[in-house]
Amino acid sequence: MHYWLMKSEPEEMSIDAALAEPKHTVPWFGVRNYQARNFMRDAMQVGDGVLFYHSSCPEPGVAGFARVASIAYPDASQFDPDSKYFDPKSAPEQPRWMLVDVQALKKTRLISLAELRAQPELANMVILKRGNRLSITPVSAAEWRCLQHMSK
DNA sequence: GCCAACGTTGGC
DNA sequence: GCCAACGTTGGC
Repeated sequence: MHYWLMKSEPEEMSIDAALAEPKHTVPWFGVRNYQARNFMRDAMQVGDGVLFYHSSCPEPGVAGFARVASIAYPDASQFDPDSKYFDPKSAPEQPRWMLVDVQALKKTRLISLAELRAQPELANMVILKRGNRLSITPVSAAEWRCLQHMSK
């Protein structure tokens, strides 16, 4: 059992939009960074906890809780020429980009970046590290518990 | 729109 | 394999 923080631009996929989907589940398409892909492909397991993070928006921060709902499988958007995530260098017989399904569980109050930074227990959170841009980052069990408390 | 930080590309 | 140039991310 692992925990993760996954960034999404709410204009593209918000916690509300995910909760509106059948089974509250969405394929986490569009990841085009090898490190983030490797987390999904190699480390994620069904049932892992996910902090649903809204980025590149007026109020960046943790917006809800979710869980990993599938093992990794090929991201279809890499083969779609009309998608902005199209990757002409990826071959169907050897897909370069993988994704997992994410099931939204609960919308929380918005826990802002500033609030995260103000928590001493979260000082080592990967997302708060200087210059971090990874869209998927591991979260420790202690950090996860801290967020659970903060969400109330 | 700015800019720091980091990833990727491609010539050599 | 090096590394400069370029592109992207994402908070502000």
